[in-house]
Amino acid sequence: MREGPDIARIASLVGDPARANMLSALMDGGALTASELALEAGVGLPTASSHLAKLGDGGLLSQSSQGRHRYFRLAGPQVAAMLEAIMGVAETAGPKRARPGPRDASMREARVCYDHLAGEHAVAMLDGFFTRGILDQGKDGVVMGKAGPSFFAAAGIDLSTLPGKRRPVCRACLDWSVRRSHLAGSLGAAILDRILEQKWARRDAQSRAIRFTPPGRRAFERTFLA
Amino acid sequence: MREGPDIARIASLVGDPARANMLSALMDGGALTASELALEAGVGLPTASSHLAKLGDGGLLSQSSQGRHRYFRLAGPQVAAMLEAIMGVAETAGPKRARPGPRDASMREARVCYDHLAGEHAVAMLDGFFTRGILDQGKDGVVMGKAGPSFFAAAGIDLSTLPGKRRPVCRACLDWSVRRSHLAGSLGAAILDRILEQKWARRDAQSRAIRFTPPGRRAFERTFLA
DNA sequence: CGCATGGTTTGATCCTAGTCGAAGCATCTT
DNA sequence: AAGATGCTTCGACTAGGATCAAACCATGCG
Repeated sequence: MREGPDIARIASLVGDPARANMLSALMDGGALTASELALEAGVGLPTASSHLAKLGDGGLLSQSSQGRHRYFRLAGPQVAAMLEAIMGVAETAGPKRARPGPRDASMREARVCYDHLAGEHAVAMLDGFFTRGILDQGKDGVVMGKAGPSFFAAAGIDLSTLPGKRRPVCRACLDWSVRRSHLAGSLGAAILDRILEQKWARRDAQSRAIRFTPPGRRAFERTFLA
Repeated sequence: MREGPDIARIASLVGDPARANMLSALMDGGALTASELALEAGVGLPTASSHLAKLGDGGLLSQSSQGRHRYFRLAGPQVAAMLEAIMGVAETAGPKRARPGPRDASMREARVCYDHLAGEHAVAMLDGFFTRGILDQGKDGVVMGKAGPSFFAAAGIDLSTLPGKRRPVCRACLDWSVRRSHLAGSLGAAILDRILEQKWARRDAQSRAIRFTPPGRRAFERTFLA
């Protein structure tokens, strides 16, 4: 008999297919209503409501009521990181899975992870930041490097607005498709915002995939990849 | 209805208390027999056998038969990393938990994570490695730095024996208690080996905690922490 | 107001999955 | 061989939990 964190309790929350679908649907960091999540999970409204209550009690979801709508979102970046970690082993440890099709390929290339960019592009970007001294691996994880401030200013990102919230500015997040780190934290979120704001890419409505336009991809590479 | 990795399948494997206990017991990277795991999980032998079969099919455990014993261990470092991630949210998202007692305090300070050192000491060590140029954050994650070879030679670790296996030499692993990275990979494993071999510390028999002897702690700090 | 819409609660149903006793294999010991 | 030990399989029992229909609140709109 062991002690330690009650891992079974929260794993069993994720272990139900309906709840897992809901959580996956929220992995893009957005907020959805109970009925949307019911649809997403392929389950009736009462069932969904019950599931959502459990996820709320379990601390995986936060809820906010607006009028007669009730919005649910992931409780925080840690929850998203955990889900990515589970996806990682599901991908490799899972039984013979159909090889990732074209849709999955675009997910591998670029997708939203909670509120920041993930996938091959994001991993390459973080690598470049390190080698160019834009970010550094410091005492408290990832930290701003010497070349950082001027770089981000040139890229149109205002660093002064980032601190102040409770979340760290820089954070590393393990990528389940590439299995290397990409940049999370408020800086990661700001970069994704910038990409979308410039209309270099748009979010797929159905999945978490990010689709770059051809000129957008070039602009992204010119700006963020050396 | 979503696609993507079958997250519910593997989360539900972890979601059963008996299986969660077994997995926790294996988090130290060691191998245990079916009966030991049954005891650890507080469950009968037939039940344990059934659980172990499921964990094996699910790809979370690897098994090896030696004589009439059957040994089980975690399938790989990714599985351990996932479990640590789940522990992380269980720790924060969990409901009012009893504040960590003395035993948990020693776990936070130093413990085994699969096959390498985790906890505050390990996080401080990796930080020091980065600032002293012993390791660097390179294109492919953590990589040997300029000062590395001479440093590890002085510390009694033979780098030439490390590569060759399928696992990376250096890897970052997110620490659930401190929520910052520590060093995994074969180099991380070699450092832990060295610490135990020098008898600077011993492993707690019951938990994953690592207990330094007073002179051992000084030697560790002198050797690995600046 | 009255009605529609979004969400929760209740109650009943059903089924999966965890549990163990007993019997069955396999392997080691004597 | 005969016995002991470690583990798995089989069979039966049970409990927990997922599900939905129907009734019940709450909010917004005309």
